[in-house]
Amino acid sequence: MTERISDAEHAVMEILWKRAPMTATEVADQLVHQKNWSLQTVKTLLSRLAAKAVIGTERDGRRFLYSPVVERDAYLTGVSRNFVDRLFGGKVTPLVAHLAEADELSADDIREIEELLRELKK
Amino acid sequence: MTERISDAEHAVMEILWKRAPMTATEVADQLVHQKNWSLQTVKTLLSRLAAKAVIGTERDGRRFLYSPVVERDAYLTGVSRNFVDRLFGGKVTPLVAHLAEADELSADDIREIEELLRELKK
DNA sequence: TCAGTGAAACTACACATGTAGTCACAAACG
DNA sequence: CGTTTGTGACTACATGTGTAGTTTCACTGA
Repeated sequence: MTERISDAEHAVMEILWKRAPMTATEVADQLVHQKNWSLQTVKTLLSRLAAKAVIGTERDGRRFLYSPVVERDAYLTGVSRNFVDRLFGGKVTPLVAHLAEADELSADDIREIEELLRELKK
Repeated sequence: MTERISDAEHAVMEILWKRAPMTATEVADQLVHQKNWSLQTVKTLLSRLAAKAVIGTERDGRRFLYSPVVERDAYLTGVSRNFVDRLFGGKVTPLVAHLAEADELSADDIREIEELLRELKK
């Protein structure tokens, strides 16, 4: 079971998943704008993620370089599974059915998914 | 934006979505077994849900009857949308693709979803 | 060498959440 | 009528989370 990642922490992860390793300041630069957070906030989040061993640190002189330990794909899988389990009894079909009923699926989406499924069967 | 419902609160909602209205004791009866919670815990959760106006209360003598105000479908839609937005850029296809790659989709699932999509296009 | 500066570490604090215990009060029962 | 009992209301408390401020310390440039 992957460690729980909170919403704010997730935003930090997304930055690191795009490019790593990065220094705290580099990560913060992006979030200060996107989220209007202070540098300190970002540093706290980085510390918490490091404490959870979701990201790793590597000393670079007097600074740290941070990189994800958990890969985005693995994380997505865990979270998705959890989501589908909790809300749709572990079955993906009801999820898709629900999204469709709620008009969250456009005709294009449907075509795309059909195409994808066709590929999968090969 | 629907009020945020926590994990424990969600368990209570599932009970009420199955049958409503119910008294606190009735709801608790189920959760005491399923989750090993105490009666008080369930009552606290009911209060918090009522405070958030996610469930409604109706006086019945000296007790309350609780019923969902937010319907399960609406809730699922909100949560799903949020989920897909945050993790898959708002597109369902990548979600399905991801589940497929992570081997979370069986051949049966794929057939079911294809069937569903065929229906949708009518 | 000494002051400034930038980085991490430590501290803070309110609100959410999981998980209850205790209190007060009205109804029911003897 | 007085006592038990079931209920909601209020209180509690540790941990997580969002959002920082403060301290300390090592390097760097004058």
